[in-house]
Amino acid sequence: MSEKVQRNTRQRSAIRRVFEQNDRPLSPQEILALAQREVMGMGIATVYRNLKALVEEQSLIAVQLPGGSVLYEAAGKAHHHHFQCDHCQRVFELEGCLPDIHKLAKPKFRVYRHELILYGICAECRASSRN
Amino acid sequence: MSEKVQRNTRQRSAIRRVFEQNDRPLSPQEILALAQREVMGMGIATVYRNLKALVEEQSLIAVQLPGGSVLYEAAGKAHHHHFQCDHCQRVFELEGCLPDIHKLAKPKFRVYRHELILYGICAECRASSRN
DNA sequence: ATAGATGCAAAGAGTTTGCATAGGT
DNA sequence: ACCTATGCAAACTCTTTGCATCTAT
Repeated sequence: MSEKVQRNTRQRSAIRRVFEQNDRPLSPQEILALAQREVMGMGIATVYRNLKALVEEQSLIAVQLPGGSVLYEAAGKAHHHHFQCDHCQRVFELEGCLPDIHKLAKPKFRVYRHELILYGICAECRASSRN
Repeated sequence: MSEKVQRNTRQRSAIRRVFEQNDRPLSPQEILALAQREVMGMGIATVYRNLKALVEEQSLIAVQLPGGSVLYEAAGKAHHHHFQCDHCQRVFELEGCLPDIHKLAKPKFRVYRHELILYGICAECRASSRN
């Protein structure tokens, strides 16, 4: 029942800083690459272990995307959804939601939450490649 | 450019029949288990190879769910979304959609498609376990 | 008879875990 | 000094691929 005391290692701090400096959902690989700028030699296992710990302490949220990838983003944001760019693959946050979204299910089904993901081309990719 | 002639093997027929008899998205493992009732000894590699072929010939659609699993369902259905039961993990189809769903993205983003997944407890699980 | 399809096992890709050691406190 | 966190490598899970054999045509 008692929680272990967590230590502030260079690795964990670097990972935290990555999220402060990048306000969009990130993949474990991206996180590793960004954190390695500060702590070279950091291993991928350390990233996974810290992500797990940070999710448990509710500092991060795991964003499960269709297709298998799990991304992580800072916790505590208002309810929102995501947009993934078909061109650069990056994921952006979308503000807001839609009313009645839970009414799509039949009455006998109890709906507790939902995920909505839009796909297309982000502003940056549209500007740079005339898609 | 020319396509290979496809053979009607017992295995492929069994897989097709599984989809005729189960009108919801199925995982490769479920498909294997169901198809093995007809063709015992069928291997998982055969399932994957046939799913790939059936998607290419547009008989099936791959349904990418958050969390990694890829399910397959019969192609040709009207636009729809999915519900996954937190209890039995099964996925059901939801009819209909919502207007304005693409307007959640900023104007500079071009949206081409979207996925919506509701989560909760299905009618059957509610009835059987008082959740 | 021919060439696509199958089953098995090995190979990949992504994630998790065991273990000896480094390093916060 | 203690005990958590790290890095490495092995283990796992899911999917794909190579290959010898089978089988639909």
